[in-house]
Amino acid sequence: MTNKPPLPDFDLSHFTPYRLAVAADRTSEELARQYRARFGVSIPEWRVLVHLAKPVDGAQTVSVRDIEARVAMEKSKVSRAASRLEAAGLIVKAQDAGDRRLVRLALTDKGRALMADLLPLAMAYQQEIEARLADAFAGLEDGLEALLREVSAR
Amino acid sequence: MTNKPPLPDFDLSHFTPYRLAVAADRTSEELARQYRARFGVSIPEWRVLVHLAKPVDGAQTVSVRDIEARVAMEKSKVSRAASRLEAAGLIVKAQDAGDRRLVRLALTDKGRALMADLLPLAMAYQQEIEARLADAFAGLEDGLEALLREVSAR
DNA sequence: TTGACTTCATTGCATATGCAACGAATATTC
DNA sequence: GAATATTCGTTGCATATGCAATGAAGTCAA
Repeated sequence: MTNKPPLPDFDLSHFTPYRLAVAADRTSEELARQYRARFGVSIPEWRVLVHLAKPVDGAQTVSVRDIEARVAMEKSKVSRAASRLEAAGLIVKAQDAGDRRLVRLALTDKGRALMADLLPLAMAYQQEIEARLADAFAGLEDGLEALLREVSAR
Repeated sequence: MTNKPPLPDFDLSHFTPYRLAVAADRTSEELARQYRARFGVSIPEWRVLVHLAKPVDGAQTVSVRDIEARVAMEKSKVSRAASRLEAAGLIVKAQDAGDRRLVRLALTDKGRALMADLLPLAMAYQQEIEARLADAFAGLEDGLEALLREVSAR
């Protein structure tokens, strides 16, 4: 048996991008389990809804472009999520009066009602994470803060 | 204009599952840019390769099942990644002699050569992250450690 | 104003994905 | 040891995704 030259000793389980991916998957999944069955909302849809529930400044509505930028999703993903949400009667799309290229998205009453149920659920999950991590949470926050600042810079 | 009851004030940008997802996306992407074009390897394929490059214990080969468990990917994803890698001549699949349901995966010489290039690249990226985060890195590690322990428990 | 660029959102297309179903092999139970 | 249940890996299928191309609208410069 030929003895191959050894490969560098690399430990995937301590590789930061990998750990982040697993942590993200597991937490998103843990939360999604709570609302998917009950409300029939996917993760991309949830992100759009959350963004609409919290208009920045005084803005009543938001464009696809805004969401793409702030929510870290491709615009086609946003567009499709928005279409599904519209079909479900949770949001409405309207042409912006000033710039007719823009599509302004806004929650319907039904959408608002849904979010009134959904948001507390998410907030409770956040509390749960903080409680479960205890002291380690602050460090995680700082680390994520620094990392996000770094990788979004370019 | 009717004044709707206000929704809870929820800040997506400080929601841990969301931050983790963004951080994971960005870092994976930043790294993938370095090897995808050069080596034609996707992220699922890369994960399988890494796992094969580091046999646990003395094991020379690994089954799809092993990878599914340790690498946090669906078995169909692993299976398909493995098929592509086999087609590319980077790994070989063989029936396990003892339990003929198992498929043992192993790097070919070509696969080993690829990993000899790829692993240093990943290790350098890890160094880079640690350097860029400086003091915040330790906290991130502790936080991820605690979080992964928590969410994989059940 | 006209014509060249840019921006916005959607869509076509090829590929990737998750899930359930399947066939083959093994384990378990009686 | 026969029947049943479970495990392993692959695949069919419906859906989701990324990317490029498109069309519509707006901007800019001369």
